Amino acid sequence: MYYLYNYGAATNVGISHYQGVEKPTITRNVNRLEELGYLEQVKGKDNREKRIQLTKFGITIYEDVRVTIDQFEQEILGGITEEEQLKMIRMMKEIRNNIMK
Amino acid sequence: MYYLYNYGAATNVGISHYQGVEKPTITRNVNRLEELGYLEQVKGKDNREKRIQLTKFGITIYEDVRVTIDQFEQEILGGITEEEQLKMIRMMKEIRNNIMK
DNA sequence: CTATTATAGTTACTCACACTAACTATTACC
DNA sequence: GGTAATAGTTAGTGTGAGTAACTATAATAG
Repeated sequence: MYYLYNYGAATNVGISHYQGVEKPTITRNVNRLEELGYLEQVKGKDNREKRIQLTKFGITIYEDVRVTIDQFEQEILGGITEEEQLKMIRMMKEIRNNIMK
Repeated sequence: MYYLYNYGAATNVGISHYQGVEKPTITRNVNRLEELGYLEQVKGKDNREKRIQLTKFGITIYEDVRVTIDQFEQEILGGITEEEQLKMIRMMKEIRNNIMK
């Protein structure tokens, strides 16, 4: 939902690349979120692919939950300066890069 | 195995507290490591409890794997100074404390 | 233009990890 | 000495994700 909210509609494959998981995982999760009314699937111009997007309801839910998550993040980051957070993010990216090669 | 290596023999409950998981999880994992010959169980003085410890073989395996893990850690931490690592550990501890309360 | 190959997505099956509830056996305590 | 607590196990369940095999559609080589 984060991805769809920030980058717009996407295909199953697109999401699975973004998430770094296999396609069946996305199929399952999308189905669940669709049943909850958060997502909808529309045909792409290529008849094989389906474009997945947030519904109005899904957008509302996402924005709601986003607030809660942001608050939580603020709480658990108490006592850690903005500068330190940025440094930590940079280190983690570096570690990820190191793992990738 | 890390725990047993560094702190000596322990009970199921002791390990589960250390790991922060439930007892059945430890039972399963200990059984698996025992089948592999890495652990052995001996009676404690309390007849309810079993003290779990590394076998000679288990110690060898642990030390072997330890080397590999240490090397791996060195690699993925390339480009990150000792000082930064310590800072990151401190931040993570702080985040954990924040989560706990 | 057709036959082969590639792509998007789904289905079925499986694995790993850990949890809860319920149980046995032993020990502690009032 | 009987109830409560503790150590460990067993059985059943849930979550998350992977692989293999499949359908359907599109792309491309001959």
